[in-house]
Amino acid sequence: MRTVLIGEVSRRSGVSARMLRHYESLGLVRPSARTGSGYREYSAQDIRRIFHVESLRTLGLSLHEIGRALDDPGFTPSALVGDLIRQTRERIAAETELLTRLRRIHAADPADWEGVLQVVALLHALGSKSADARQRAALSSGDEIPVPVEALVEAALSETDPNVAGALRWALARSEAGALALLAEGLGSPVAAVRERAVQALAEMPGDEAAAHLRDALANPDAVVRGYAALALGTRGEADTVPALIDMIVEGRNDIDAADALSVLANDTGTADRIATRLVDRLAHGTSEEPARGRLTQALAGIPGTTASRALVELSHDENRAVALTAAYLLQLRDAR
Amino acid sequence: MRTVLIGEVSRRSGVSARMLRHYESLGLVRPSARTGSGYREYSAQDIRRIFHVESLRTLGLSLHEIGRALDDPGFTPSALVGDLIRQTRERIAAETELLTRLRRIHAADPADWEGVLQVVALLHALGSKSADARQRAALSSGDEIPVPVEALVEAALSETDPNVAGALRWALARSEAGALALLAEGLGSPVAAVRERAVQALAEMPGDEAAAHLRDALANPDAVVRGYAALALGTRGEADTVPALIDMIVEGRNDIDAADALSVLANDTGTADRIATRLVDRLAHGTSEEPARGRLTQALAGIPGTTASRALVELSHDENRAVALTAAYLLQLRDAR
DNA sequence: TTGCTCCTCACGTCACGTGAGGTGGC
DNA sequence: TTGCTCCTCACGTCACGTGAGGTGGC
Repeated sequence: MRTVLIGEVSRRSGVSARMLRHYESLGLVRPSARTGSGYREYSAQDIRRIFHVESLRTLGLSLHEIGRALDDPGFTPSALVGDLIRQTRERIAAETELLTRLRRIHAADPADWEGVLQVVALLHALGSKSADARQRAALSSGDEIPVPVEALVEAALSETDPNVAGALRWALARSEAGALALLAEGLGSPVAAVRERAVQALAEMPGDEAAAHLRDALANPDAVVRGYAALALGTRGEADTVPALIDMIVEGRNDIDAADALSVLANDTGTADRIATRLVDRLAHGTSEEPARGRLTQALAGIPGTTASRALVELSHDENRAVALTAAYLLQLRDAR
Repeated sequence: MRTVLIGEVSRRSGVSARMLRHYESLGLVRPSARTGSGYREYSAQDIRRIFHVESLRTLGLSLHEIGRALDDPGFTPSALVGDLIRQTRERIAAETELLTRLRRIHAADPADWEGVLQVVALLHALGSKSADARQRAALSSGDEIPVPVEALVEAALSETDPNVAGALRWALARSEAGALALLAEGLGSPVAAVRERAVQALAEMPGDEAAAHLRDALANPDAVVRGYAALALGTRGEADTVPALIDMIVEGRNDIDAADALSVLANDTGTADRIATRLVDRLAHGTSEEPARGRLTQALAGIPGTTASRALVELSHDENRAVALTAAYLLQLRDAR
């Protein structure tokens, strides 16, 4: 039977001679013979054994575990393989978290290690369990600390404490570019609360690009999102929000804010008449339930101009007594002014 | 200024006293004083320094790198952070690959380490660059080797060598449960070649469940997938495949095989007449281009029964001369039989 | 004789844990 | 006096790399 010296084994197996000797010292692979001068002679069997060891190493077994696997019949694979799977999952999770942290630091592009430390501290605080710590982190961000925008957005989208959420939105509003696109992504989240936080944050962002995202949000499938977008844009004087605002009044979602936004828009005379017409239209068709009619009537009273006035006169004779009384009352207030 | 001994520092920072001494020996954190009896006294400054060290450790820096980061002004973060990101990505990729291997071994559930080694060798060979090695792996799978079905399916869906692909389909056909669902998933792949391999493999799988997947595939958006499914089911005698098979003849995709499948289906007299009627219908409406009409005529000749015969007689007077000649010729062959 | 391969012994790496053996302050 | 904390020195872990110093076969 042909036999090979350690150098050739090493070359063909890719295992260093040092490691082959180490395997021998651990009792893992013992060459079956030596030459007269003490050279290790590996048989075909021995070499197979080496490949088995290398195979098991690719699975992440330690040399000690490999020894037991190859020699201890009571040492069954099932449990160990399950364990290796669990450990590997844990390592992947940890490494993935690390990667996220590193990417955020990279994006914040700190000038020196002092800056890196500030970012690390900020990220740590943003992920803290203490609302206080999160709050402080949100408020401190931006004072010459390079801010990782992604982390701020993620925090804002998952923050449940209203005070901290407000601070985070404030921090985002004064953050540098990048936040808007990330917040807009949040509008498509499968979680309703995340969508709501996203639109609220967008509503507080200054600038035309934020407004553009809000305009897109007017077509969002989520009525809550549409509502906040309409409020924000309406308050900024965008008249296309009128239908959405009226929907909110009908459905009783944030209806007070919606009526306010409408009356802001109604500062423009032409718009005022168009709003009044739409409100009247909505009262005439398709809105038969009492509370909704009452809310529409109240909104109408906040719109200046003759169109609204005439409509209120008519409504004061409405067949629904509550609506008629509201209209009459509001009309009287209006005339008094 | 208050100062603390090593035990308290350890308790409050979570760093062992051993490590604090180690930090000192590396010159990382040197307590700024000692008591008369040699006890280390850490100042508030020193403790801040310890927290900085721990912060940088969470980013995966070695103690040596931390030393440079904190003390060497020329050692800038940007390059190192980029490097850490790259290394972390590589580790995640490697760990993810390991996880896949481990999960496949777990799924194959080998009884002993001998079995584990066989599975590892099989997985290694399936991923080999040598078509020969892949071929041998495909052929050897199943002879008392616990087969990781997922790996076989993945290999079958990505195999470009036709011989190896055939061997893999053969191996899948004799593998245990699980392959069908995975192959069916392959039908939805964004890669056309993968979809084609998936349907070809399904076509060779025995049993009712495979047939059910093929029936679903008749509605696949990909015409190639529909075609292979129709061929496989048609050859098994399923008459609902007739429309799809006729489409293939019209479009010239695998039209010879499709015509063969139709003539197999036509062994049933009732089906034969229905097929002939449909072919005639297709010739009468909507199929005006010559090569398609020729192929339909040829297919018609393979269908027994008077309906087909009569249609051929009519076609032998077709206004298109090539079609008329083909029909006349085929009719003559048919009568000779 | 000159390379080359092989041998054993042993130190270094990296971030630690765990003693052993001894001292100082309450 | 008894615990407790602190000190230094040093070995062990794990999978290796890299010598040093020496020998044997072509």
